[in-house]
Amino acid sequence: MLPEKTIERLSLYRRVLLNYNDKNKSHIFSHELAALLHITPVQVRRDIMLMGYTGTLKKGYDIKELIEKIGNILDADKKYNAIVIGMGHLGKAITNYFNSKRSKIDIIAAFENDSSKVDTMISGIKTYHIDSLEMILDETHATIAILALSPKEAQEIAERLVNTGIKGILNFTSIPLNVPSDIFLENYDMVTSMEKLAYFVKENSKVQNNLV
Amino acid sequence: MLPEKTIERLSLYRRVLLNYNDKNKSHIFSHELAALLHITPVQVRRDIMLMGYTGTLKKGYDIKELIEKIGNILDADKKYNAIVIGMGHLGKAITNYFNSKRSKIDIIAAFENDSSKVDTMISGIKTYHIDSLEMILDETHATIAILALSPKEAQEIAERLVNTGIKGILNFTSIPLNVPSDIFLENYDMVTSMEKLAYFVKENSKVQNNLV
DNA sequence: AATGTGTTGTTTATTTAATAACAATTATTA
DNA sequence: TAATAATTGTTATTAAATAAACAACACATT
Repeated sequence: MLPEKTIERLSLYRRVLLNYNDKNKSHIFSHELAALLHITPVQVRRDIMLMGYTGTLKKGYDIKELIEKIGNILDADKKYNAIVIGMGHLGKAITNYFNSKRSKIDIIAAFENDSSKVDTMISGIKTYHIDSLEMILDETHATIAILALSPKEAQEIAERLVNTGIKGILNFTSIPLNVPSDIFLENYDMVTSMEKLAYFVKENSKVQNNLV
Repeated sequence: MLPEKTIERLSLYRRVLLNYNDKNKSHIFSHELAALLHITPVQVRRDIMLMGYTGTLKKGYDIKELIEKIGNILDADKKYNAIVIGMGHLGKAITNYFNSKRSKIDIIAAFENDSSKVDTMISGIKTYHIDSLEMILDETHATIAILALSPKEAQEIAERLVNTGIKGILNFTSIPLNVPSDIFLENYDMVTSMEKLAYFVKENSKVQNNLV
């Protein structure tokens, strides 16, 4: 099992390499890839070493092979089915985003409280009433849930998801969730990001004005 | 300047405390606050120590004082003006989200490429054409920009923002941005979060099936 | 009054992540 | 051929974050 930070960077390496449209180049050096991500070449080499791939001294890393190797690490053998709970703007953004690109993760259903949104379609995904959650999960064997609903309901829904066999939760609500330790929980908290940003902008400007 | 991870948790402590509706309790113990966030009491005490606040042995921490103290650390004296670039579902979600709650960070304008969206209003925020970016920034002195547009345009817009004096960027696009080191950049990458989640779900299930 | 319980604040240790250092290798040039 | 330059892979070091350990204290109970 690779370190969490390395996994994050592998995801980025692959994305950047897929967008790397210099058709003349079949290979890339660690310092070139590093420059694209604004990190150090050493970190690139170390990550690549950790995943067991190796480049050549004069040409660097074979881009196609590297992408494939990252896929071997990150991707599951079969596709993962994911669901989205909450079809406000955020839920819609997420659904559009993921289903617009081929990926090993498919969003296969969305859920809503608000009856007026039930049975609408977004990017080919149908929205069901939240009451049907357990039924649809039984049918579809989804393993990942994305929470984009109001914080008030989040904990209750999280418990229902766990009871129905969800293995990972991507939590977009701004409150901490209580789930068993074998469920992988990734928090994605806009408010914290924003407050952190504001803090460091503030501190940074203090430093520049010699106030500290 | 406090550690980044501590700042993130301070933001969470405050949010959780503001939602802590047990009116009978004016104080909270480190283990209680820790339980709400699913972290260790030591970490709570250490964070609180780092910000220079101190509780009492028998009652723990005064909730009101603690919230206020966190505010002293995190919040700026004056409000920060923020702008959103890109008014797709994601931009709308962000705008709604932040302007629905009182906060020290106000979103004051939104920008779009798509002329059909220009001059529409969301949560009291007007959408301008991206061509007016520099003009509006000059008028409003915004310090924070939130990028919720397509990756293709992100780098170019980032450079324009930096040239016009933006101090912090919250980047929701899934590509790395190139900005000077005195600009605080916070990346908020859904794709990485999702791929990381999928990876650990996969690895976790291997462990549970004794495949590793 | 002595003992026990539960808490804080702080120091120390451990773990994780990032950075630096450098030998080994390949091609190029003098 | 010998020296130079550029790169990888890996080990060693430093830094950051988390967790553990524990003295000091306040109150309750015996």
